[in-house]
Amino acid sequence: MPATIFDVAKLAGVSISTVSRVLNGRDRVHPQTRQRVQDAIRKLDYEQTAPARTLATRRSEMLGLVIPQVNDPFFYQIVRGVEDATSAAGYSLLIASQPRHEGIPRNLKPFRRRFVDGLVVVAIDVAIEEVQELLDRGVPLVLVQMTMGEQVPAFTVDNYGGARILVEHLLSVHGYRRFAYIAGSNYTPDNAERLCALQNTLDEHDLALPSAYVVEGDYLRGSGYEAMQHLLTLDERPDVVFAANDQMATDAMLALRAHNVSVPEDIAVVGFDDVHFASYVTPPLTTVHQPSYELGFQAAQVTLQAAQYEKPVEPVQTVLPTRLVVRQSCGCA
Amino acid sequence: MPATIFDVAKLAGVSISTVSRVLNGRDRVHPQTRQRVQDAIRKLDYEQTAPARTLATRRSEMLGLVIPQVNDPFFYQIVRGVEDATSAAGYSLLIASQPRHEGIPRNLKPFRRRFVDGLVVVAIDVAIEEVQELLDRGVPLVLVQMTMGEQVPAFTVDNYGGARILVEHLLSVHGYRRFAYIAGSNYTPDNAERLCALQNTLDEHDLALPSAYVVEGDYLRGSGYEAMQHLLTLDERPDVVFAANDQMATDAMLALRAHNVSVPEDIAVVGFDDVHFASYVTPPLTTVHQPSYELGFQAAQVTLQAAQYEKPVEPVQTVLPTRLVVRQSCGCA
DNA sequence: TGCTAAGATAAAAGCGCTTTTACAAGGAAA
DNA sequence: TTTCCTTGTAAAAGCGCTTTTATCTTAGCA
Repeated sequence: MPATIFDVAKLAGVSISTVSRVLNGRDRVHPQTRQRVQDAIRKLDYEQTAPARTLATRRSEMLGLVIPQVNDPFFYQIVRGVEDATSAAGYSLLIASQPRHEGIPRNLKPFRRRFVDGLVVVAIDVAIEEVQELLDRGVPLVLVQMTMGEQVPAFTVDNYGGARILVEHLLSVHGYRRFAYIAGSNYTPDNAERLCALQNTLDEHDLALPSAYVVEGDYLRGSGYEAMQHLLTLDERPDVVFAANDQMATDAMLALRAHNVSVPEDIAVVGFDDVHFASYVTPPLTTVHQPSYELGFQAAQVTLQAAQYEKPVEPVQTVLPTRLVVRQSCGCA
Repeated sequence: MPATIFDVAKLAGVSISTVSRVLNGRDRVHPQTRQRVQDAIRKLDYEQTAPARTLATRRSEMLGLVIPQVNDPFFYQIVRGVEDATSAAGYSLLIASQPRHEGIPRNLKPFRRRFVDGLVVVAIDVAIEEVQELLDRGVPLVLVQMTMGEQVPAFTVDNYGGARILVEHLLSVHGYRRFAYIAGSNYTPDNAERLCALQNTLDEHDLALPSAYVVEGDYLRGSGYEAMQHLLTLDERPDVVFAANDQMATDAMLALRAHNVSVPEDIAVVGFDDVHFASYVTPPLTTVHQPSYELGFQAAQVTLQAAQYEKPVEPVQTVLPTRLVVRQSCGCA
């Protein structure tokens, strides 16, 4: 049986409220009394019971994290960032993902029931009403890799700008004219922004993006291969293939090798994300770096800061910069 | 203000103990009474407050996870497995990693204070006394990727067998004679087992493993490159390099390419882990597959089952099989 | 010497739930 | 009709803590 605050109080010869005051440093306690209490705590190896404390204070020292159960190194980096910020602040991280039901938004009740002090919501389908309710109740909440209007604080990445610089590079340095795009899942805004950047940039250069050159993928392993195979059946092959993420780009490269098409000589390939293995494939993949770790780290940090000062999070829309990473799959030496 | 059990009781015209009985389904309740209570619950959108329940029952419906804060795809797979098993069981996952201090074992107090119903400890430095104390207290606890004697349940992977089959393949199919080994961190048993398998198998074939051919690495990005560079300075170059994990193996391949040494013609390279990108490098990496997702999934499942039936975990040492994955970096077509 | 204010601590209420104990009502057996 | 179970429900204690309110000292001052 672990010691309780009563045991400490008895051993120190004080009341439990004094022990509590010593523990929380809220009120003044006579130095000698404080010492006696601290000795007793040490002697009994006493530790506060978290749920009792939470029940009384409504604070749990836990940060909630909602994240899709996707096998994606990108998400893993976000989780790492969140985790590092959380443990640095002395908080614990709570992940309560319910199994996903098609079309039904996830609910955040498990987090409310547990009184998380803040919540980081990553790229996931949640009801805006519920998010709003939490914010109204003063629970710090930050979105990552998604937005819900100006009122909800969000951290995203400059997909548009990154894709644009990438395409500009392909146009101005390499002079490619026939672009193909392997799309990610349709439902994500990231994909839409990247595609939009591609289209606008081509427009500005009076180049078209025929719809036959936009092939559907799903971001996951395998879909890039199929998409590439489809592109190879077209009468006129593209000069360059822009895949919405690195996974699909590398799968596309696999498909090209299988068909003895060389990269980048015959067809160049570029991706997006700059995942860990992008520099290990042959040729090394030209891509756009997303600061995924920082995304998680900063989002968690902001949330925790708000939690610690007991204020709501400022509804700021933060867009982290992306960065072009030129390797060789685009045609550069 | 969310509704409490009192509000429900008042609305249904019963006492709170009846509401509790309906909620927990423990005792018999008259069907009509039950219905009234359930209606009230629905009408008030009532939900139990987790810490109050935990305080009264000593159960939190949370599974604790201790895992090194390392950027390693292998650990990511374990986390995924743990997460899937946890959410499938309706539990939440709690990660409470204190910042690591050199040489000081992590303590598990944050998990105890929060009354986690079970604990999965992955490849990390914890004090055996603390583990033992939790087990004695009846908290289900399972080790992953580490062991602490027969009394502590553990899930590991057959490092020895996997490495052995790999080496046998290199000997019998390819006839390599000069083996080099790029070691992982010295402190991990995985590394020791893999090295041991290499040595024993070579012994059996009357081949030596000169200590100059065993180079120190640290499992992480970069160290394989340096190790390989060092091996290339030796008078007699090895036929084949066995790296203790895929990360170092692929880095070694990078080093070889930088020195215009071709893989596998001049020097073959093999790894261990079968991480996601092993099949994407050129040539695709021959390696040993570790069931890392299953490792996490099964460990969590066993822990949660014990938690749900309120029994301690059987102290079983489970060794999951590894599997040779032959690709082309070993010299196979 | 008596009064007041400040400082230190104790007492008690409350956080929301579970669970044991007690009790009332109704039906079956004697 | 009385007695004894059974069934269903209420009352109350307890889980371990925080925090408000009350109380008691003691020092400072007139």
